[in-house]
Amino acid sequence: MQLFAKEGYHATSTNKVAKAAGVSEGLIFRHFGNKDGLLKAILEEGERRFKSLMADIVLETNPEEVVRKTIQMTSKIDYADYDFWKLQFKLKWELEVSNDAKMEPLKLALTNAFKKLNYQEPELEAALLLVFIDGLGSAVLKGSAINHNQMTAHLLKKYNL
Amino acid sequence: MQLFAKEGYHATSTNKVAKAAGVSEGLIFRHFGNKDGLLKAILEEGERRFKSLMADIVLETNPEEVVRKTIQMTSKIDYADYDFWKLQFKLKWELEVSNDAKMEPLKLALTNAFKKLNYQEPELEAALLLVFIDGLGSAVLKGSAINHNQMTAHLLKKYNL
DNA sequence: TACTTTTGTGAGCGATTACTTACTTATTTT
DNA sequence: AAAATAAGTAAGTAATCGCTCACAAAAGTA
Repeated sequence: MQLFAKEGYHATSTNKVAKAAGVSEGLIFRHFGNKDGLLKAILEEGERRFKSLMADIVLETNPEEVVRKTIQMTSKIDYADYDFWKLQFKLKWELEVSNDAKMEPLKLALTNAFKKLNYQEPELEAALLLVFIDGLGSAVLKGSAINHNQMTAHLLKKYNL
Repeated sequence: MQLFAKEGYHATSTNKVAKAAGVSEGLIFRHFGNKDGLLKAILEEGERRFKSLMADIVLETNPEEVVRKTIQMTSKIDYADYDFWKLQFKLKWELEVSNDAKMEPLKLALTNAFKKLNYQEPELEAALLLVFIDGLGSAVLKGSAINHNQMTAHLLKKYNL
């Protein structure tokens, strides 16, 4: 995972992976079938973690909390897990994996929340916020020189939270 | 460029590039030195195009126009050029090329514009908008199912434009 | 025309790629 | 304890990788 996140999928050879893991190269293929199987196993782990991040928001009934938790979503991710999330973003570009389907529950929860808060265009508002959160996550993981906390605080103010 | 954009840098062999271009593989190395040189040539073209996109905004004196043009930046890009911009985004992840320096002039122009418009935290406001624009560009190029025009219109309203 | 420089080619280089195979070593199961 | 299954390895495989080089064609210059 670290290697895929750092170098990218195609630039990381199974040889490197085996050496880093301290096992023989053959074992990778016994366990995962092929290189793609190894990748899929990692991506599935990502999907699980992302779902668990979403669950906390989707299960929330207070609309203001839904928006607040969404905005603070990127703050929740542990610095130790940066490699992991970086990989997810990176691979979304490298392998053209669509994101929309995975985001759907969150988008629905947000749309509903904005509806309850009497926004004129709740669905559009939800989509807009999600685009921003994606950009924010991207910036943070790429090591951009933005002030993360300051920015989420500022965004919360914009939504009167 | 099309191959790099579609498959990624490492997944695209010089052999494929040569065949697609209808020349011998050796010619690539005569022209560009090595595979990296070919990539750099493409990236420089990207920088030139990006600068020309930015120039139109930075030279603007009316602060409202600066914000408006920034928001409409992604609408300006031609569908025929999608592969090109996709490559720029993709490579930013694959090769960990920082973005901050290139965005600096735009960030300064935006900060100044928000200052003139009496925003309390103009620099933060500028950074926030840029993060959003990055997310929007990313969504559009990845083929996300968002309504681009609707979203920029909605954002313009948020900034009273 | 004769010479020089640029542009282009194709065969082939060693290194690396994902992956396989024949085999050994642990761990369970009976 | 014996048999069966799982976990792990070293040494390969053919194919492909980025890249070089000797050479030919084309274009420019005198």
